[in-house]
Amino acid sequence: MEQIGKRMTKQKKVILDILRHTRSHPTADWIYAQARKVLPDISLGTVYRNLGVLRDAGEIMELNYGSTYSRYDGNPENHYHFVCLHCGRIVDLDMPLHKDLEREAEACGGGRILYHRLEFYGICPECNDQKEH
Amino acid sequence: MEQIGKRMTKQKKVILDILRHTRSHPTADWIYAQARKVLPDISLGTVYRNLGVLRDAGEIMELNYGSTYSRYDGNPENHYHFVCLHCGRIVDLDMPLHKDLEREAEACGGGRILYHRLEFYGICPECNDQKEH
DNA sequence: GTAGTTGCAAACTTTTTGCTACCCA
DNA sequence: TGGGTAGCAAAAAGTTTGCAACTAC
Repeated sequence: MEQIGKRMTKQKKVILDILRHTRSHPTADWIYAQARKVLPDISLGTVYRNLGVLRDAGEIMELNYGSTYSRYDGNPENHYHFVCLHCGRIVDLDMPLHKDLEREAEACGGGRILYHRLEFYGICPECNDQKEH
Repeated sequence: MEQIGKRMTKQKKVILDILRHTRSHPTADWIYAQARKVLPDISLGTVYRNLGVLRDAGEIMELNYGSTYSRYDGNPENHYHFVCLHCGRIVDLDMPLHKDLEREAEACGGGRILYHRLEFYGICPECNDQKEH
């Protein structure tokens, strides 16, 4: 069995499973609600603790895009996001990484760069359509 | 006098002045501490309210880079940042904007893109030196 | 068996808000 | 003068933590 952290508990397994099977970028609260459908007694504290463990293990990513709360991404590979300013939706972009930006930034006063994050903000097609009707 | 929001109060003026005269990217609490040196009776709620007004007016930027709290940037022009993973410092990069990334992202599934944000994470020169000694 | 993890609830941190008094235009 | 804003303090919102009980290995 896949080993993440010191013990693979059913709680940790369920949380990871939820994150790996959604394309949305859910909040801790949403993950908690989903997890309770499988484990009705799971607590929000456990969800937060396991999200921290999974993040530290590099299995998931924590995103803070201008909100007071975090969102989590089950895809730990670096990739870019589109954030809709109208509905708040976060969408993965199928766009190649630009590692060359890191070399450029190092030359422009950054230190030793390990990774970068890139997000695009705008209006998603769905919200754009709504406005027109 | 410069008009931002409906009324230019001395509190708003002091907060904007603090942000325009620092190269750091301070937290609301730090701004509050600085403002109290000029206006001892200013309250933290007023600091937050004015930061919101200034942000909505496009005079400053609010940054949430992986922390539980926001930082504020007195430069409202889009620019890129370097975040030190060791000391938490945020540094402005003197690096040209890549507007072409927005066109690329629109072609890769983003909606109508209005702006983008790019941050680089790594170890700043100061922290790198410390580790070597 | 035992150290790591859970559930629970209380605590904590950051930000927001309701209200009355105040003050800028 | 009148409505936007301030100060104050309480509340909200999201996250973390202490502890006894439980459980994965």
